[in-house]
Amino acid sequence: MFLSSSSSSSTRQPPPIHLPFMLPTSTVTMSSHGREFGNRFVDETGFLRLMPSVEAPIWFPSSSDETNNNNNNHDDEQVKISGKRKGEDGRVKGGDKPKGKVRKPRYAFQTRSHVDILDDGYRWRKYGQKAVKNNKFPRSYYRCTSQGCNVKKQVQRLTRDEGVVVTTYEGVHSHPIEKSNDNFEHILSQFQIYTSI
DNA sequence: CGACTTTGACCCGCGC
DNA sequence: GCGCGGGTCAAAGTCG
Repeated sequence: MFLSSSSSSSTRQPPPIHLPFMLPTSTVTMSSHGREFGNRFVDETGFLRLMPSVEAPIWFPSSSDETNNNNNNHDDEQVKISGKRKGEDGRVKGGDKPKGKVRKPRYAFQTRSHVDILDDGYRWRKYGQKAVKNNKFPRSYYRCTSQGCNVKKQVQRLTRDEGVVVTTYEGVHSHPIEKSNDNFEHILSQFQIYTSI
């Protein structure tokens, strides 16, 4: 395994990047829904920008998905349970593609960094890692450890540019940030203004 | 001992 | 219908 793969923001392994401090020296790009947001780019000076598309294969809800979402609450617990298969002992396992196509929007951050994990102030637990086609680096899957919070994120390094890490967030935290690092939350909250959820 | 990571198995959706 | 790729589960292992 090439990546001594990543970590949650809490323990072990190489120290995570504290995003606000990383920004000045790193190029961070954000995207959502593949839309443009006017001149909301804060780029050339090296900080943050929203971008109309992403380099990594990232899923965003289609317009039809969004339509479907209108009649559903976004508590996907129920969605996950239904349509779930069970193993021999009755345990639920594997996969998480609800039949109703109810999915949360994702927000992708592209970061130039040697470290995979951006410390956004929340605590994450890794629940999976997969090899990705056409990418020599695996993709890691994380879930927010806060009770009742279903936010997930994926972290993947690009093959084409090993210095670039793509972090994809799915969902919105239902709790306050857990570390004294509110810059990133501020960024996110601003970001939501420009995206439909 | 609790929190977390690793990893193979499993399932689903989709394209062919 | 089949195979592939993506996403998740959970047992086992690791660490502080």
